[in-house]
Order: sequence, then C-alpha cells, then structure tokens
Amino acid sequence: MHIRQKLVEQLRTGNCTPRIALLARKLKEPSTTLHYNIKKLEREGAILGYKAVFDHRKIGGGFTAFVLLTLSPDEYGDPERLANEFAKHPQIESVDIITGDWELILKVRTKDQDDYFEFVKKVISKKGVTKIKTLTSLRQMKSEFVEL
Amino acid sequence: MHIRQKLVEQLRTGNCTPRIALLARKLKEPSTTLHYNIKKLEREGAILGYKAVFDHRKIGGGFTAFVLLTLSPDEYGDPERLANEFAKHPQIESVDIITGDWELILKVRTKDQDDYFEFVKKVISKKGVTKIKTLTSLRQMKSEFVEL
DNA sequence: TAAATAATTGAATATCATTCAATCCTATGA
DNA sequence: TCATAGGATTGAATGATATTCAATTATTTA
Repeated sequence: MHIRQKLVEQLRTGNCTPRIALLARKLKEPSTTLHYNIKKLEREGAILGYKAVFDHRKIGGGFTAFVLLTLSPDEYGDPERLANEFAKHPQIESVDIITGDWELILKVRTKDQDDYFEFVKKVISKKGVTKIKTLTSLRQMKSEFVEL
Repeated sequence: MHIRQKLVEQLRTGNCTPRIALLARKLKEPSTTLHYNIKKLEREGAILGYKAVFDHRKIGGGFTAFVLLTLSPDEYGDPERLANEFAKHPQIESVDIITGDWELILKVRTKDQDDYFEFVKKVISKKGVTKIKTLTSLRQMKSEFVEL
C-alpha cells in the first residue's frame, strides 16, 4: 500500500501531539507549565487524542451525507448495539442516538454517490433499521470546528 | 483566564503536529520519508491542520444537538452567507448546506440545555431562518472518527 | 492554622523534527 | 530501447522540542 494512504489512515484518528513550545510562545507561559496542564487534561480523559483534519475531497472522500435512521420496535431497548456496529466503519465520522422522529443520526463520508449507495446497501440497511433518510451535503462550511 | 481554558481554546482547532518518529516505528519506514510525504499532503491542502479531540462533557460542552434549518425563499439564492455566519461561532462544530426538506444542518455543542436555548434565541433565530428542528443527542458513540 | 496536596517553574536531558545532499525510482518522449 | 527530468526515498547532521526532575509556591482540607 502507498505510504500516503497509510499516513492518512494513521493521522485520521491519532498519532499527533500538541506543540507545547509554540503554545508557550503564544500564551506567554512556561512550556513546563503547559506540559503539566496538558498531561492533566489527558489523565482526566478530557483530551481523547490528537489527529489531523483533512480536506476529504482530496483523500477520496468527496461525498458527505447525514443519515437519519428509524429503528424497529425490537431495537428500541438497545439502540447502542446497532450504534456501536456502525461506529466501527471508517466511512462513518459520527454516530449519535437522538430524540425526535428518528433514533440515530450518522455522518458518512464516501468517495462518491455510487460508493455511498453501496455503503447504504451493505452496511446501513440491516435488520433493525426500518427507515433511512439521507441528507446529502452539498457544501461544507465547517467541520470538526475547522472552517473550510 | 485559567491556563486550562486557554489550552482547550487553542487545541480545539490546531496547534498540534504529527508524531513522525512514532509513525516511522509503526509503519517501519524512515522518518524522513514520512516527513516528506506529510509535508506534501500539507502542501496539497489535503491536511488542513492538527488538533485535539475532546470529551466535550469534561470541558463544559455536555449538550450536543443537530439543528435542521429551513431558510426563507429570499435566502435560497445565497445560503452560504448565513452558513458562514454560523460557522464563526465556537459552539458550532459543523455547518453543511444540504438537500431535502431542510437547507442547513448544524452540529452544536453547549454546556447544557439552558445554554442551548439561549444560543438558539441569540444566534440561530435570525432573519432568513423560517423553521428550526432540533435533534438532541442522547448519546454519542463516535465523533470526529473517534469512538467514544 | 497546620498539613497535605496540587500547581508552577528553571535547568538538564532525551527525544524528535527538520534540513541537506546523495541516490533511486518513474514517467515521458525521441 | 534508451536518455532525461522530476519526483520520491533515504542516512547523516543539526536544530528544536518534549520530557524529566527537583525546588518552590499556591491551594485545599481537616
């Protein structure tokens, strides 16, 4: 596999670290103080990790959609089971159990619409899912707190 | 302001960097090769930045909601204007222009439901927005590609 | 108020990113 | 097929950085 692809894979979810010296200059605080406070945030579980933010269009993820799911009554008792299954897929950026007319909302990224269609058939359409509503993203203005 | 808060502010959107030596060990490639390829990804604009992923419950962002917006007909021509305004707010994680029954979907994080209500009144309810539907997140299983 | 615990900090060290020059690969066209 | 040019890979050297440690200061707790 190409190095590029391996890097994307690794940086997508971690393998990064804060730039303490840079922050020390910006905030005018000793780097050791910042180091201490960052480690504390990590210990407390407030910081889960450090990762790269990608322009997904440039790494084969040009298609983005929000997927609203209704579950069958027999899944109501344990929506987390299905949610956790979805969470395992690398195409899925986020999984939330929600209130209202639907039980789950997913944010999905695929290469294109064809790939998305395949993904819906293979992964999303499964026992327990009774209704699927796709909201296709036409334009992203902000993602992961980063303006695009 | 407390150092902790300043750090969260800075790490939320950047001030991090890839761990090349670690990646070199993992992928069994020379660190200079990885360095070269990472810089290339940055030059190409495929990598937009490096940031921390937080457990928002532990940094005063315990409430998460997806907000579906319908715009008034006079905003149809330029939904990007409103979208860009929303994007500026630090409480808003993502802004997408979408197809279907709504024009915009926002992902919003606030301290609690009261804060969310204030946020909707002050920021979201503005000229051009004719309908607001909130999908409250009861449980997050994955966010920013990181399983929780 | 005293004692214990947590937070800050400078100096020293260990680790790492980055630069550079040499080499190797790959695509292109004659 | 071969020559060439641009890109990609790599090791050695360097500069910058994270991290550790011990001392000091601040804060919390009883």
